[in-house]
Amino acid sequence: MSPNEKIQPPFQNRILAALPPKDYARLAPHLQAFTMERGEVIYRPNLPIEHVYFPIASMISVVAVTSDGGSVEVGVIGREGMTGISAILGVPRSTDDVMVQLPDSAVRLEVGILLAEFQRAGALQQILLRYTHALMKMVAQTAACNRLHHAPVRLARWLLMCRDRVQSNELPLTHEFMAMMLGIRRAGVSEIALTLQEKGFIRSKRGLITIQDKAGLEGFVCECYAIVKAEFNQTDGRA
Amino acid sequence: MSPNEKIQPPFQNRILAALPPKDYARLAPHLQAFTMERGEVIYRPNLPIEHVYFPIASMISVVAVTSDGGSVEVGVIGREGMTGISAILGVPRSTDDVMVQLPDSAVRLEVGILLAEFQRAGALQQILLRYTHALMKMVAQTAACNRLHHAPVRLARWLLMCRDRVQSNELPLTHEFMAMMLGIRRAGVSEIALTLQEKGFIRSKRGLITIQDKAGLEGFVCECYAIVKAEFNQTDGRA
DNA sequence: GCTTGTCTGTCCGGTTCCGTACCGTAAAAA
DNA sequence: TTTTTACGGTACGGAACCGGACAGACAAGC
Repeated sequence: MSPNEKIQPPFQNRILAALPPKDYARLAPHLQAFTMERGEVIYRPNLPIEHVYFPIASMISVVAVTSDGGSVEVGVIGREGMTGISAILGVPRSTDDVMVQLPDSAVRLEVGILLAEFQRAGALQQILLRYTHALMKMVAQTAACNRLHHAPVRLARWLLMCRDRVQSNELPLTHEFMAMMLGIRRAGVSEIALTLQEKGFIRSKRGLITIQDKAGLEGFVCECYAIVKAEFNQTDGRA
Repeated sequence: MSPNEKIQPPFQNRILAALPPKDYARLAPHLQAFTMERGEVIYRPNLPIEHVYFPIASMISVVAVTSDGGSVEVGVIGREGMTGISAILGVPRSTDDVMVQLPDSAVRLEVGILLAEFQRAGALQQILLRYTHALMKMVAQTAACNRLHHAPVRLARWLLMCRDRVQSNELPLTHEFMAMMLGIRRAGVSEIALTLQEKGFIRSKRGLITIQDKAGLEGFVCECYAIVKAEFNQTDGRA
């Protein structure tokens, strides 16, 4: 990860884009553009959060890891959100592993600056609290989906969520990585990917999933996809 | 549900108990004691939240229901917390079903009063934001647990969480209800309950689970139990 | 008492998914 | 180029859990 030059608005990150000009102006001098690398670890459990990240065309995963080696993704952060939300909740440390899933650009900000602006009780506070609500709903829906819905449907949903965040049909992902996110076997992902390919929804190459029929996938996934998406759109003021 | 006389501090609800006297004094005139009934519905999805509830010795479940009839609990609220947290996040409507699981006393408060106090940016704000963080961690851990851990362990964890909240070893619960919370079959709960009984951890009567060996259960459950409990204790300032 | 409804124990075939392993191939490194 | 590594397809026995059903046991109401 390396800092680049300053980035200019309009940001493609929705939280930053939703800020009124004056509020944005206070943050602007402190925003740093970053290019993230695939698999890069943003936070680790119990370690302090020093910066928050506003993804632009990247996707970041919050992953729960168990002591026996299991892992599942419990939340996703893309251009609609911000990492490290617990900082504004008064807990400047991460509770989970947070890592870059699909690399691309992001903007980062020191926690102290964020908190100062948050405590002005202005637009940023309102936006971040609403975002917290949507994130909570996403995690809750994931909890339900993990229990009630089968793996093929969950994989399809996950691919659509990736697509929404990086705004591309080309997703550089290995089966191994998807297996970790969904909490299933690598071999399971391979089998499911084939069936989705037979339906014409995706193409699966080595290290690259290409979405070929978004509408087909949308018809295949469970309700969880639309529920979470609607919640984020409302948070966004785009309901 | 029927309003009772006013309740006097010290409250056994930890959020109310943590308030400084002056902050509490502003809320006190508006607090109403309630006795809740088993199975009573507190909120429904998309309906406005008019009151928030501070359980005292009751336990309230946040339940996700799918269109095909499935259901799972995604969060639990007891004396450590408050229902309707989304109100302070700027969304005064529920996203899920919220219902009384183990009945007993609680205190309720109109949302408007809560919000006014929250926006003073004093102790209540800080306490509720930290509580939000712990709740988020609980939901996230549930998402992981639902995917990675087997039913017997999850049931054991759930019983311990009940115990912590109502502070009693006697839990008036039917297998049917537990099945809904865990997202498994009723028959599955019956089978698991028997094995836990054979181990001497619990006794299962008709509509009543009695915890007989708390330590045994604690040794049986997955790490998720301790992780979530630790997070709430820290929120509580009891770390 | 008897009846009725609720709750629990038990069973069975079937499905999903796991754990593990092996091999071929594509990509990267030497 | 050759070698090495990473990735993906495939297979197989087994475990966990489901859907559905049935009957016995208990509790409440008549």
